[in-house]
Amino acid sequence: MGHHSCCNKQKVKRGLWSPEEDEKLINHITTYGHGCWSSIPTLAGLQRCGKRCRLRWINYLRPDLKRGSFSPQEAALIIELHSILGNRWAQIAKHLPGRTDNEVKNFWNSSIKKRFITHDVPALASLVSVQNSIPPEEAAGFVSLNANPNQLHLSPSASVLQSLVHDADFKPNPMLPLLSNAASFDPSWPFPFVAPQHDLDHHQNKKISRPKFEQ
DNA sequence: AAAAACGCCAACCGCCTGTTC
DNA sequence: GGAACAGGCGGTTGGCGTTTT
Repeated sequence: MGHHSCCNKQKVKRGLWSPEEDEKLINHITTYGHGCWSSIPTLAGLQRCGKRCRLRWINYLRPDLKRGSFSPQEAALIIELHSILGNRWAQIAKHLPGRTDNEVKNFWNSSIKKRFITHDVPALASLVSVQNSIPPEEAAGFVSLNANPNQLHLSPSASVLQSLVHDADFKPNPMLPLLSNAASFDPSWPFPFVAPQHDLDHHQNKKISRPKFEQ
């Protein structure tokens, strides 16, 4: 489908938002709510497409955003959730009040991913120990190389698994073989962890945005 | 001091899903 | 049923500040 119609109609401004544009958007949404995003540019007097207005509000202007750097607890939670959910940033962000999917994604790509790539077990174990109030040496047991020597994985803790069980939208990521480790971590874990082969094959061909699961 | 390399993060792109007609 | 549209999401890019050489 490509570009949205709203992005093509009138000439839309691109690039960084000016303080004046931010003010217009904040004033409009705090007064009237966002309603239909595609109508916001006209109503608020902005030369941006509705989609960009939505993104600007969600990622930057929303009053409940936390901002600032991630705490060790938040970092550990992100690592654990990522071990279960994979790159589902919006799902991960739901468990981090005041954080956006974009923030979580940027944090992962800039700070955490390289620790996995360099197999920095001590740094990762330290985050896990903070999150779960367990000694670092115990936490190190949950950070391990799996069958693929090029990948470092983290077994999710029971507390994180429990919180996901109660999340109505939760679907385990079938692309992550480490989920099989979760069964030994938490024997009560109810979901199947091994993905059907056709899902894995499909994933290797190219990206699939939201894999479908059966429970 | 200047240039190059690096890192962060806001913003954009393109695809998917859900809804409406 | 299917076309058109809007919202939502993940991957990627580019600008800019910081650090290193």
